[in-house]
Amino acid sequence: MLTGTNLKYARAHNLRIVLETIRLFGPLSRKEITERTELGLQTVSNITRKLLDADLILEADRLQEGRGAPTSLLNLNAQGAFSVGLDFDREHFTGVLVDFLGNVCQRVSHSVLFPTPENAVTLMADSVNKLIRCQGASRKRIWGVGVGLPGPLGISEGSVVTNVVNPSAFPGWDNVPIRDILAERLGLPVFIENNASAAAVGERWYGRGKHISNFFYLFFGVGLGGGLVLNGRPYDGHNGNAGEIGAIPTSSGRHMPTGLVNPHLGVFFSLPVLAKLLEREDVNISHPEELGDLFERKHEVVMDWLEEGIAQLAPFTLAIECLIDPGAIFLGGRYPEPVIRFIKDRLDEVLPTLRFEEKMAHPQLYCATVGEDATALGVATLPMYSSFAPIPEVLMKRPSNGPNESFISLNV
Amino acid sequence: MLTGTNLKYARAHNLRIVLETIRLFGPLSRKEITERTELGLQTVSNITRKLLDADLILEADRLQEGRGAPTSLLNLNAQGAFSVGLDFDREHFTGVLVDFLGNVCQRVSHSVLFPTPENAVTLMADSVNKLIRCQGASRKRIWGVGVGLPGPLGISEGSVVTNVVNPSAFPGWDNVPIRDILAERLGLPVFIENNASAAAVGERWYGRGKHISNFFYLFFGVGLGGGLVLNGRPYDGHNGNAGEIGAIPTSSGRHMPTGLVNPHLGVFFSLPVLAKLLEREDVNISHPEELGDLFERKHEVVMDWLEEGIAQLAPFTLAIECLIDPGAIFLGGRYPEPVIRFIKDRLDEVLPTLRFEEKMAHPQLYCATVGEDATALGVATLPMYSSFAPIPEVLMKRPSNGPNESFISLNV
DNA sequence: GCCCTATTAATTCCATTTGATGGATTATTC
DNA sequence: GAATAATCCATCAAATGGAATTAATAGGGC
Repeated sequence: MLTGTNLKYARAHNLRIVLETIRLFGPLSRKEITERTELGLQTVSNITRKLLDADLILEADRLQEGRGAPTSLLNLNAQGAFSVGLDFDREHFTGVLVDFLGNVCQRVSHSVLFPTPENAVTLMADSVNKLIRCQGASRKRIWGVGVGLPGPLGISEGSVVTNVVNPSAFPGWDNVPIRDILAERLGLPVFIENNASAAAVGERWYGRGKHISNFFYLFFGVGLGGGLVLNGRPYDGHNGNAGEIGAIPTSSGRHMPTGLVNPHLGVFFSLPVLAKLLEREDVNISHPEELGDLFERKHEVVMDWLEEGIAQLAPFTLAIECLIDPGAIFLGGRYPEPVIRFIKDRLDEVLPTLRFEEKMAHPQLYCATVGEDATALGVATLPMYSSFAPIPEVLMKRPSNGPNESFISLNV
Repeated sequence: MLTGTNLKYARAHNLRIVLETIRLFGPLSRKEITERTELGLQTVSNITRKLLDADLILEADRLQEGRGAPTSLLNLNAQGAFSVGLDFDREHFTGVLVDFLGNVCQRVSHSVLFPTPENAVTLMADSVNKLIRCQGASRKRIWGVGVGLPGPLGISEGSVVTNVVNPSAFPGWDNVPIRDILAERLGLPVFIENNASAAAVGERWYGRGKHISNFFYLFFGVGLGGGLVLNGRPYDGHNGNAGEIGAIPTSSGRHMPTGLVNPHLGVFFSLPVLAKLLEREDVNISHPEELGDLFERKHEVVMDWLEEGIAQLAPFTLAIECLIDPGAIFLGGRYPEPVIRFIKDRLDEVLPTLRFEEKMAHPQLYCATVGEDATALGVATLPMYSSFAPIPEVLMKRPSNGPNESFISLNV
């Protein structure tokens, strides 16, 4: 965006830098913050005072060690900021209220099938209000609402992301500007993201990704998705579709829907396809949880299906290694934890046999936080990220999203 | 790096922003710069005065149109900054002196075989001095020297990139800190990069990539390499190996060296492998140029070799599309231009048949600048980039590379 | 063992500096 | 005289250097 900067923006950036330093490495004394940020002692003192006044950080008990005045340690105030995450998928809906440290404070969950956009908005708005009420915290402490939707999203004019969910699966949802509708209804900033990217952001903000600045997130949901964090921040790509590993074309395989012309990787991790396979054996699954039961019993169809998926996935995992050279690859999503772990362990066995140079440095595979709440927690981080992450955009004039302004103009 | 900023750094950033705005969209009036950068008119006036004093920009004749005072347009001064690029490959050596606009002003070229590090340093230092002398421009206007080396590079302590060229092809070159040696010898900042990444930077700075902020660069050299530009700047990956598309494992093919265990994409674009194939037909090639002659004559072995390479490459080009979602894919390197064009055209035919969703947005393929000088020009941009690109690091304290300082502390 | 003082460390107060910015001014042409 | 481009001058915001303040302990004298 080639825009300049000035003192105001520099201040906003320094504020975020100090906050993030405390978040990642806290508790810290003002002195230690000085060393990490290269800011002057007075500057840190001024900034921390503002953060204390805003209740975003707390001064802990003083710590005496050796001579000199005792250090007073600063740490994040868990109650200083809250965010709401709504995970809205094909057959279920989960909402969570998370605090500044990423703890889930409140939670709602429903099974829903194909609601109309109007019903969905009502459901979301009601859930948000309920979650906020439970907390009892003032609405001022809620920094926004994140919404996770399956599949790719579209960008309409004004660079506002609106919802363009996969039309075949969600009739009536074509081109609904759900972000704006919900934002107006709630009077809060709303962020929309596909759930793979959101999970990656969540891992970056709260998880092991805190200290890894380049990673790929393999998301196992109803289909196969992916999210990227590069240079410490989410990377969306030119059309907002970066990480869409499921769309990569593959050789055809045994477990494919009949009549499919161009096989692609996503097919081998599609739960609907698995459901079709299981129907032949008179087994019904309609929810990712049920996959766990079958896996525990080592159901033949499921194990065979998994093995083929892993065989198809492995070469493209190596493509990720070579092309993106990430510091880690996370595996997560809505599959039950043991299934994710199985896929990871198998990949750990298979990949070394395929690598061209054994000795070459390669990324570690990790199981990410999984389960129903993982996605909701992921999207809940979007408002936090927008308000508090020390991204370069903060330093440039006219920051991309309006919501950023909130923290820039924090006059406390 | 989580470091803060202050007025000095903000100034350095604004200086670069103004310069880059002129470079990309010039000639511009101060007023127009104001609008693009969101800086105040006085600020722009001050900054442009500094740039004029430093001879980095020029004030063109005034332009009168309609009422009001006539606009005086500002543009880059081609003679304001020079940079040297040295492309140092297995069988040849090219050196160029480029001006601020990317024009090649001087050029030297040698055929050399396996020089020792000492001889190489002497050759490079002599060439640099010769190139500079030819120009007659003062040494002060030379902002640095870029060196391109084949294959992956290593990072030693102190985060200084030192040379660790593929040891089998370059005996005696293991762990030579060539950057430091050359920098001391010349008294100029030296930048080392593998030639695929350098070509990508060159395309970003001078080429069509000027206005594309995410792209992949497919580099056809002695082997197959790649470079990435993401969010407007080079992306190196966690181990500095991002873009190494040649290392991706593939199915085995017809044209492979005997006894190879793990086939990988690079094998199908290896000129030594092609040379072996041609030996059977009593044809010798030792230089990429000669590939062009055979291609012109549609030599059967070459065409067959190319077709297999393209078939192997195509699925991974789609992997790039899906995983990275770039705005463009450039094809370039040391292959003769008609060969590159042929590969591009064939890919343009093949890719649509493989894509899972036809309608989905996909990146355009482009032929990049090619030929011997392309790489040299690519590495020559590294000093320019380091000194003038408005990268976020400029705003953070303690910028990663020392050389950046030069422009930050420009007291003009 | 107790008290007083020197020492060390953490933080804050005050004056200075730097660079962006708003308003008035100058210059140039229609 | 009106309109536009660019500059001069005064102001302002935020980082910063140096002195001052506060708080604790170590150590020596008694």
